[in-house]
Amino acid sequence: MRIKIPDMKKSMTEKEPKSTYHKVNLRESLITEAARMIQEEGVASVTLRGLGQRLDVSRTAPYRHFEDKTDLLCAVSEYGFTLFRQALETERLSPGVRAISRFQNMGRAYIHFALENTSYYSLMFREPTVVDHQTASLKAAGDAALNELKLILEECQNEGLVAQENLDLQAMFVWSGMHGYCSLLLDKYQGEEGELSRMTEYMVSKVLQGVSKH
Amino acid sequence: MRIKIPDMKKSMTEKEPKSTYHKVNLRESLITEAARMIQEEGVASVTLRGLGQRLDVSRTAPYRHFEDKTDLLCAVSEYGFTLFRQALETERLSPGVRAISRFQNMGRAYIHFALENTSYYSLMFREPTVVDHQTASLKAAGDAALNELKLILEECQNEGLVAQENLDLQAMFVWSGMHGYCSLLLDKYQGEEGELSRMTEYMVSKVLQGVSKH
DNA sequence: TGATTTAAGTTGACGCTGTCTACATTTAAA
DNA sequence: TTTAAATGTAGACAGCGTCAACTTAAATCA
Repeated sequence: MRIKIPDMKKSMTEKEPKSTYHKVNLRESLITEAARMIQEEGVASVTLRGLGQRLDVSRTAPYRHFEDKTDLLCAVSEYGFTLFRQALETERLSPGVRAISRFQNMGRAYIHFALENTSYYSLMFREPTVVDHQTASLKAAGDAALNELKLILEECQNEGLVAQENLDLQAMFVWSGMHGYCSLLLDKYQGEEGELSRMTEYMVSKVLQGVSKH
Repeated sequence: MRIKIPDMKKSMTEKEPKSTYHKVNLRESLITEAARMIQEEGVASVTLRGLGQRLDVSRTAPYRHFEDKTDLLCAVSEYGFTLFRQALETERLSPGVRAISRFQNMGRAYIHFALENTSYYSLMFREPTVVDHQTASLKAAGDAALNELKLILEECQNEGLVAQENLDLQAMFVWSGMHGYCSLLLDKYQGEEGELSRMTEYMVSKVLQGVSKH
């Protein structure tokens, strides 16, 4: 019988805690792993049991970090909103471009994000439990994203190409158009690449026409 | 002990079948009762067990009329779409009104329907299982509603107030704006009546501006 | 009509789910 | 070093959708 030297190889190669009972930063791992599951198989595929298995943790472990499953999904949604906001901000801050063009690029970025992160987007804007549970910090993350739109609209107003009216109303109109379009795409659309970009350009131009001076 | 005359009173007052084993038109009852539950407590509150109880029927009875729960919910959604289409059609056919005004009234009717039938609307446009299962007849009901919009847009084009362009693209833009706005309202809005109608009028006018000749 | 097939409703069971409670282990504080 | 707090685990429970097997009523056909 071979002599068993306990855990030697492991403890040599990886530096690891003496015990694996307490995971490091499980809260963060839960969020990112849940996000991964959502991207892979949709939000309905996320179960606490499955999530626990993937992280080598029991099914009730999440309850030490989140009130319940909805609370966890809200955290994932919140993370999605920060990614979303960053994508919009990148366009808003792109140097050497006139505000009106950056505005249009932001519209394209909005649509691009929705199509490239369909499961995130659905979770953020359409998952009933998440949408109407709404943590305070989740609300804040959503507002921060919306604020990117208001900032660029303000710049456009100052450049004189967009009507000088109530920013909130204007932002609501633009946001509605973008969100409605993405929702329709996610639900129904099954077409070719070329038609998609034609539709997208049409949407961007018409939304712009809606807020333009006339 | 009183002599029990079985079911006499009942069978005198109501004309009823000899047995209640087979319900009359259970399929229809399932749809309308499920719709009622959705309006009362939201789609998540609909369970086959609860539905069965309310109709004095076992929990598996629906399986004789629908493939599964999703299939039942699709039928409810389909019914919602026919109500929705009717509401739009009413505006489109209202006599003695110019096309452009009927178009705007249709926009208002769209929003009104969404706000007065929040649970229906969510089921029709936002419930993941329903939206991406999509029976053939459900698709047809949805297309019929969308077609109302195309018909009025065509009239508006002929009246010369709306740009003569691809009807499908134009309808998509209008639909997107309306749907996005309603989604945002259902998710977030908690305001007073006056502000709501101001927002709604703004939306309707801006969407119109988007499709107008310029 | 009577016999038989088909449609419609029922009960029992199964596996899966989220979550509560009580317990175990590790880390931090006193 | 003792104690308290944080974190992870296992068992149990009720509710869910759904499958299979059975029962009853209605429809069809001889």
